Amino acid sequence: MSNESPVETAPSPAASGEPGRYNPAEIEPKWQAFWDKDQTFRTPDLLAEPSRKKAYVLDMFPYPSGAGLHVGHPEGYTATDIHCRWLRAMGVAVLHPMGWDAFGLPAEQYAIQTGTHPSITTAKNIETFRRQIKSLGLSYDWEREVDSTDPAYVKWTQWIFLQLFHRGLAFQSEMPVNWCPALGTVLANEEVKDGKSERGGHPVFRTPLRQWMLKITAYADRLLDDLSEVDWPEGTRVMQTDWIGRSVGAEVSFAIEGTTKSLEIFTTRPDTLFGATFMVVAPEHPIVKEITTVDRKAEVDAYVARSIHRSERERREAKEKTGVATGGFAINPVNGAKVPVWVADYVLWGYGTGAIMAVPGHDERDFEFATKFGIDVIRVVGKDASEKDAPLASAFVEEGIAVNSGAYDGLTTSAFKAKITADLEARGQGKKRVEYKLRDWIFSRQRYWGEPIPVYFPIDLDDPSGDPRKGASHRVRFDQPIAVEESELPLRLPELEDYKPGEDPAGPLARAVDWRFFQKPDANGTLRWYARETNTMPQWAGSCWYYLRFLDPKNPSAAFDKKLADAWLPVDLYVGGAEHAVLHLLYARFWHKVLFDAGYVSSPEPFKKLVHQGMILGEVEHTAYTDGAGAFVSRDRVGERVNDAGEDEPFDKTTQLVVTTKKISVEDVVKKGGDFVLKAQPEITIDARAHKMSKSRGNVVNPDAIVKQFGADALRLYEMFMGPLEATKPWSTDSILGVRRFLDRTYTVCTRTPSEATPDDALMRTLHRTIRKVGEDIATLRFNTAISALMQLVNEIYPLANPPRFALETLVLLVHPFAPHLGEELWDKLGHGASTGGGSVQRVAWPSFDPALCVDSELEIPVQVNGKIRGRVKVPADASEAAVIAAAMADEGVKKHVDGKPLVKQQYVTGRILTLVVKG
RNA sequence: GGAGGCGUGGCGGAACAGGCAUACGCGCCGGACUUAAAAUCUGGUUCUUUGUGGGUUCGACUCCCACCGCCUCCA
Repeated sequence: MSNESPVETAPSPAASGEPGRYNPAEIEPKWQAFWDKDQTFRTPDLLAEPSRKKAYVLDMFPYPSGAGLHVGHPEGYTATDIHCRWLRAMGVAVLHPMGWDAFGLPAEQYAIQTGTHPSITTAKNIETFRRQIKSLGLSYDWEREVDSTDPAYVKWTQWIFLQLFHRGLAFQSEMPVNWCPALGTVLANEEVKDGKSERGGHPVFRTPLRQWMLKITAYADRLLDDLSEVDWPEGTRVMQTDWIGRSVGAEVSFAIEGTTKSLEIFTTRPDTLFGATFMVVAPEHPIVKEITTVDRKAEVDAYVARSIHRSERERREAKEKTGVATGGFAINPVNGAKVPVWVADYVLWGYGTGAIMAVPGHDERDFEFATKFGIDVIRVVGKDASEKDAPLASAFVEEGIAVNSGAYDGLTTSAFKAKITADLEARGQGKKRVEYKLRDWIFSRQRYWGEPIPVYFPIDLDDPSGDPRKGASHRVRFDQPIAVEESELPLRLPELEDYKPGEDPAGPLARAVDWRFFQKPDANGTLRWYARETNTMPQWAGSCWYYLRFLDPKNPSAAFDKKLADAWLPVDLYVGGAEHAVLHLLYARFWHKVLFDAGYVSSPEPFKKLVHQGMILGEVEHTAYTDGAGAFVSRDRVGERVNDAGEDEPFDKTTQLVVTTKKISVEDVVKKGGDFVLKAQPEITIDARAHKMSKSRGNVVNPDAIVKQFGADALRLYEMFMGPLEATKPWSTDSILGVRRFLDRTYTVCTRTPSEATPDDALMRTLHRTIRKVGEDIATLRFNTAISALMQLVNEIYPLANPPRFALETLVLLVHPFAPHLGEELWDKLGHGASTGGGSVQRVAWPSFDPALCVDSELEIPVQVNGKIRGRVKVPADASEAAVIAAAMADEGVKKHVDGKPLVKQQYVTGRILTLVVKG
């Protein structure tokens, strides 16, 4: 750990360790042990109480990395924990489980480096995570813990895969992927730069490789439509909508000049057909070979070869459009115009038909291309008919009125689209088509540490008596996949010496020949050789259905019992990071819908309410910039650019020279206007902001250290008090002292000798209001304001030498979801807990409030005259408007501004404010 | 470039079906306790103002328009 860590230097609360004072180090382990023994958080049997209200509250299960928990984990986990403890106190049956998403690359890479089997690394990391999570006092039902790498879990992941396979939703396809032979692996688009691997700079090829695919596109419409059923953040719904990218358009057929062939294109703007001045096909399009004229062949071949090295992402992002003419021509079906066919890699083979009609007048990319290559631009849409011949300085992409479009002139864009689509269809030259940006899901990985795909293939042996394990020449019949029998699941991973992906794109499992090849009698009883699939599943697989296994985690004969699924689903509250807004949540929804169609679940959507916890940044840092000579450079003169090494680098915008950053201590900084400046040199502005926690920056806060120094309850409370759950918030170790102080004060006041008297009216009102406020805030996940209300309550009770017992007990009941160890300890000390034969405070009903006791009998109403507060009057809570006005008129301050002037308007907002408007 | 979100004291943040701006906490300043300090207790502190400029309204942090700045995601 960095020696700059604030955790090391912050003063420790001296009260810790003194007898009779709040000492989390002592009480926290005690109550954690109690909960384990007491089974306090065991999930109730909902099937035995079918009418009981239920809540399935789920955290995204973590990947147990070697680095251990970071402070972002407890944020979401504490939020759901508080919510669950409150629900249980309200009598709701709660399911709140935790588990491990444990397949993944780091364990495999560690295995490659050290030879340690990933299962060993994984088990060790899970151990650490479990210990850390338990130290936070989170109320999980640990009986339901699942581990996605456990063969008992993998069995059912594979089983679900087979459900997809049997329904035709899992299939093999030759997909172009980024294959890097030097690294022996397929790379994601993000890992490829300029045709080279980002790590190592090895050449990468766009190669068609046999891949398992899942037909998520078959569910595109339902995945889109059902988004309206869920209570999710708007941003996440928009992201999924955009990801699915449904667009309605037309498929149009262009005849190829001089042949009987035609070129099919997809367009969302069939209304611009008259403006098509050229066609573009993707380099992969088979028609390229047929259409290219002899004189163009060399250039086209070279272009196509070059394109293969570029990733799809690069092709889409390319600033400069490239392309070559094939020499061939197509015929525009609406006007018979002869248009040249080009090949260019900004058209993607995977989307639509891999060919477009280019309308430079009304599409930006086409405009750019046409401008570069000197192709005609024709206007066919205008704001109105008068723009018929208005020149186009750039593409006009908006909707409008058709011009230069023959009989269609004057139609609006939408009317034109409908009419021409119908007309084309009638003439057999086109049809309506719905296209999605969503692609089928590439489901295979050439990796070791994943679920084996439970499929095998027959083998054709050149010598029927040969043994493929010994290298006998053979062909695997990938076209005849056979599902592994359900009774043979789980299909386990073989033991390997070497986990490295090899030059063979089949992946490391291909080297386990004794595992891969096996014999089995066919229908006639003759032994035949088979080969197992050697690709594994991606990391998403296990997380696609873990919320279902939690329902019935130990079931040996089914993934889960349908009765349990019907009772508990959907998940009522799902909390996790926004980084999973698209992929995980889309994949899980897809599998859920497949299981719905297969009759295993009855809810169409898995997650009803979704919340993303915000990111926790490091402590705010003050940074100044210095030039080569060490002189300060003002912040506003500094820009950021990317250097040759591809890193961001700050530079002086006036001199263009690189500047370096320098950390400044808070004491040397002062605020001036809207900026922070150096105290010694106020003309130098500096940066004051919080950065993402990262090892390299050295600003990572370790939850273990916080628990050790302040206690788990203080960490929990602090993370909830920082601000709204969804907001990005900077860490501040200083501020933990504030919540720790609150816990100390709560402990102190609750361990005084209570009085048995009824609280006075004012305290009673505060108590009832706090019960209402805290309950409402926990229900809506606004924990920061709930804690604030609890602080106010403690501040009010604190001066009392002998606080009323009712006040103390109410306080403890309200505090316990936030600070559960302290809650149990104080409940015990108040004479109700385990040590006196009572039970957990969790089993005590949530206090109720009387709305009548929440209101003041007398209110102080501010009086506003012409927009300014001129006085305050005390009136009974139920005073009428007339009574309040009468009281206001008697007020000196108000009278001064109203006397002698005609009252134009009055408005009494009950209990809030009285507004008077006078003339003159 | 596109989508979503956010700008409130020295700092984190409250308040928004339009109605007392700055609750609660941190920090800072003072007092009590102490030989002293820490801890604790206790009082005070945010100064005309809700990024800027317009609009709607009796009334705008809250609604509308434009601009500036920041963040996240996608490209």
